[in-house]
Amino acid sequence: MAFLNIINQVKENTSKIISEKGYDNVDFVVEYSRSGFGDITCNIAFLLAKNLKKNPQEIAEEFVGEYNLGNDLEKVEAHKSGYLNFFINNNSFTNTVLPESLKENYGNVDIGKNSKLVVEHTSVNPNKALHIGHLRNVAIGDAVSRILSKANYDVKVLNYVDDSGLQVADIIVGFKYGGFSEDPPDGEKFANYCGDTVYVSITSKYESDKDLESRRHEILKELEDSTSETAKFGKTLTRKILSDQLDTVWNFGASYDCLNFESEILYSKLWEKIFERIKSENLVRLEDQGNNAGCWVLPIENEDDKIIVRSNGAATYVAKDIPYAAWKLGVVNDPFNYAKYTIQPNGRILYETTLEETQVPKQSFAANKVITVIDNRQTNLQKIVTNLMSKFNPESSYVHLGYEAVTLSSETAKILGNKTDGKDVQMSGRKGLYINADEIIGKLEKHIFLESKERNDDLDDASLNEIAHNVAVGTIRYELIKPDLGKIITFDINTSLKLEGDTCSYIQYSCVRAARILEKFGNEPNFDVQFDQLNTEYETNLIKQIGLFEVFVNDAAKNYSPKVIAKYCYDLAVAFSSFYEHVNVLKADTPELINTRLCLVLSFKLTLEKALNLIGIIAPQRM
RNA sequence: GGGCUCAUAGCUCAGCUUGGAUAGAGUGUUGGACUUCUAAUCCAAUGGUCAAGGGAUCGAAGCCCUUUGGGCCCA
Repeated sequence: MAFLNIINQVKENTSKIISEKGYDNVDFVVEYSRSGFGDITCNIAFLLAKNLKKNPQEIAEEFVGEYNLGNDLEKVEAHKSGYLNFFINNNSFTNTVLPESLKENYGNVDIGKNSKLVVEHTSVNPNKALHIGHLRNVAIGDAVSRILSKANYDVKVLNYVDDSGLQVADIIVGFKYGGFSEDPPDGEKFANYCGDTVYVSITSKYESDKDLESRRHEILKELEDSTSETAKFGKTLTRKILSDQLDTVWNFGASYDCLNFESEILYSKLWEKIFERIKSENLVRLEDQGNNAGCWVLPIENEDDKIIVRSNGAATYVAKDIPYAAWKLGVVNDPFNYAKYTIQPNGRILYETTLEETQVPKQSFAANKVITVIDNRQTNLQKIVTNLMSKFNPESSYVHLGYEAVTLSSETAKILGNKTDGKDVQMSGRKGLYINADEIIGKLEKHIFLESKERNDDLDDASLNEIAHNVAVGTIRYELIKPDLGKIITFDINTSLKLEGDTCSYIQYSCVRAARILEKFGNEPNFDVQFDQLNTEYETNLIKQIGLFEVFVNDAAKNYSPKVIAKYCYDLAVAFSSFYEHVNVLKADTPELINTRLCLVLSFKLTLEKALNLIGIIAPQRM
């Protein structure tokens, strides 16, 4: 802890001055400054100005007079604008930060106090392969779970598999009545075949073939009975597709703790139990008149009642989400046993829920803090679920982390064979209009492989493949995480191949440069020295960026905002690139200076690697 | 029709949660830097009615209201 400590110290000292002076207790902010205004800034003078009837600068001057700097700060000044600006003591900061940054836990903050937290992400219908839009979900969910772990939450990651919904029914219809072979053409993944061929084809036939449409609803009904042939067939299909989807996700560097199957939630009768409870706690009302007569409705403040169960006894679409939400929050008895699905490529065990007896001890994947990553089209439904969960357990926090869609640029749609009149277009599984996840990763890998080969003719193909993979996955992750969650991402196949400017490869490249300096030197730098010699502006800027890591981890964790880390990685890389161009490390004037600069290079590299890791990106040692 | 959401440089976006300083990046365009620790780089110039209008405030890109345009959800 370095920067946050100093910020907190400034907060305390400022509060102390406020109470000593007998001023009003106001909610002032102390934060790091934008460049050119010291290192830490405080807005206290503005807030007191009105009541004290003085201008802010005068008040700031007063605080300057009273403030006791201590060891960490060099000076404090009252800016003419009214801000109170603090300047860090560079030497003491450097001598603290550089050794700290070597530690494995550098950048850790303790927000979670080791409490349990559940993140659900991915949750793609098991009837198709993943596309670029699904990857946005994975990238966000995976990054958020990594960030919250770093903020000392005990994070469990779930992936919900809706294996008994309409989309699964569709491919069953395709296989049973559409005449499709159960084997994909040679070389095609089963998930791709089901999504691209079976699903697209069958959904286009419903309009003209009403008989087929009624089969679809029969099959949906049959899926609810675990003993039916349809359910067994469905299970075989969805397991195969899920396996393909997981390959894609693992290749993308994400992993989970547990898979939850919708079918098992159905078979477990969890909904019936929850519904009884909802009724007994008077959270729903049986409507006896009006349009909703005979329906069970959930009243929501300032909004229309939401129908939960129709007059014919059928649960609505929203209702399907309720038992799972309640299970995640741990407000119902867990009806499940657990089995090991597999050990994932990164060594993490993946469990699955089951209703059968198993040898695996009972697991717990519930927490009273739950984050569900689902796109914004589901916002209204999620509001209902959230509302109900807050009534079940007012102490809990059930958060829908929503994000906007990934659309395709008109150029890209054109490449895929769709004319759009120059407009961006929503991807559509049913029309087969989307960018397949494996394909875009592969395309980038090929491109990067060649770029890297050109620059490193001594590397073998295996090394180049590894570089290409890490840069390709990083590039996609970075582009999906960098924009605000509320912004639509327009995916363009040509611009996605760009590797210059504010891109992942720029950041990774800075790491490679650092790695190569260290490699050329050959020995570990000695940290048991004073770092006072690191005093060019390039060095102090870089050290400050390294020291800010925990500030941004804190920010990202509190706001569930992975883009904060993406921005930090970029800013850190910029500080290093500038240092690299202007300050020579291996040819510095004295061996002592070479050593201290090497320490800085290593400190940078380790910090950037940790930061990148929070958004699931690996920096290669060469590229 | 109801609800949600987005609009900042030619283009793509930060900044808005918590109002305050000189509105920042990338890209594009123009110019400069490789006998060098990898130029996937760096340095500089260029580029802004912060969608429009109004309101509260000493002070608004940010807060409130209205309008326009795009997107999503519901009907």
